[in-house]
Amino acid sequence: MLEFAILGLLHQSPMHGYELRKQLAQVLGGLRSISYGSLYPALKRLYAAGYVTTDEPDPRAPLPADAPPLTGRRGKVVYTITAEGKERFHELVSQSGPEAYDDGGLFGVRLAFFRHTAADVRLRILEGRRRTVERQREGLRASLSRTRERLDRYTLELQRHGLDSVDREVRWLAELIDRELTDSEGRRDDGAAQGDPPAQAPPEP
Amino acid sequence: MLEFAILGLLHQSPMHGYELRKQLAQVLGGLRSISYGSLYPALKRLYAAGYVTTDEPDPRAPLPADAPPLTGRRGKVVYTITAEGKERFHELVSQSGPEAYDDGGLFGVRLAFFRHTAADVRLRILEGRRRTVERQREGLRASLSRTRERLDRYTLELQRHGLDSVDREVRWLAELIDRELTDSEGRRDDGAAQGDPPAQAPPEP
DNA sequence: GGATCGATGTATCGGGACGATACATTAAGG
DNA sequence: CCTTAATGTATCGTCCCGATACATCGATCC
Repeated sequence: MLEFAILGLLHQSPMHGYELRKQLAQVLGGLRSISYGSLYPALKRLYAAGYVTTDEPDPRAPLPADAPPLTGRRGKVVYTITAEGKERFHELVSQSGPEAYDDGGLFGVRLAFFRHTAADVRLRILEGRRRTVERQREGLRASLSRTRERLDRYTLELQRHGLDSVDREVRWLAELIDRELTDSEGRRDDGAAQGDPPAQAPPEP
Repeated sequence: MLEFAILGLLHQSPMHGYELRKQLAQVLGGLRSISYGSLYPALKRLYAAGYVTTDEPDPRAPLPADAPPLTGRRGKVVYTITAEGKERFHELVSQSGPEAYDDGGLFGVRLAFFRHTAADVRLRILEGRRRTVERQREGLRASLSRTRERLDRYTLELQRHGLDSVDREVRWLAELIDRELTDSEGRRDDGAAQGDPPAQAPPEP
């Protein structure tokens, strides 16, 4: 999940880890931030996979005998996406299966990078997410009406608020889907509609 | 976090792991369930800490030489809370600091066990949670008005939905707090109000 | 009668994410 | 000048999750 987000950001411009974290927090919706304990290992994985490169020669060499607790000078490291990384990102961005929307966190990241996503993929993801959340809602409704009597008021309140949230998400998704459909109709009728720059990522050769 | 929830459930009656998981899913609000990969290690930790006991003599013995992949017959294991476990639960249930409300997940669990929580602790937790979420809301509002122009519509939509959710949570919490205050007034006016069984856990000796 | 399917039930493994922590450099401001 | 805040890199232990394996039991189907 981080993999996708990092590649997406580096796709726009090279960055430090620190800057990456800030952008990430913004793009993820402002509330949920990412910790360094996730970020740096993720970058290491991406480096190992060949998807990103660094300025610094290579921090592989583990400095053999350095008894004092590793007080080696730490320079800034700029991460840059490689050609393989871009390829990987386009591969990920074109996926529209359940893995794209079953997990809410990943769905959020996908949404944040929708401007790099083809229109048909966007629609499939939004509709998949809606189905998923609708199923959750039905399950919740059933459970609530089944156990309404036996729960104390706090648990009940928790369930009601949860159901309300899920319900709101469904409506929100329906709105987004509507807008997608309206836009694509407009584009079909009009040749090129206003205010919607076409997506990158052509339909995969 | 699981520690609290498990102790809370076992406080009511002994249970199998399987049953525990089902009850947990119900109590946690219906959406978020707990996986066995969390549950059994958690039970193991609680066992090691002396907070729960099992029927089965002791699954410690690691069966020395048994080349076939561990096909030992697996019996049901009933977990029972110990005296130390009950003590630990009451200790946890009386905490009202930031750790009780800063994390939404833990707050949910705390709320689910509010019927075991003293009235003053309930109020402190609810108000703490409200402050936390209000701060989140303000941060989100600021970030949104700061970056409104530069964000694409999808990221914008994500932020708006997030802000809306947070806003709803604040209102929900305000309602819960109101109800707490009303009830305690009623109880003060009336001696013993209806429909609100008094909390266990006296104010910590 | 037997096959099979879904619920019940226990348990591990690898990996991902987090919070806490340590350490270093530069900017700002009192 | 000194101290605070922001910038910046990185690891550690811990928790939790999804996937997976194994096992038993009742019901339903053919």
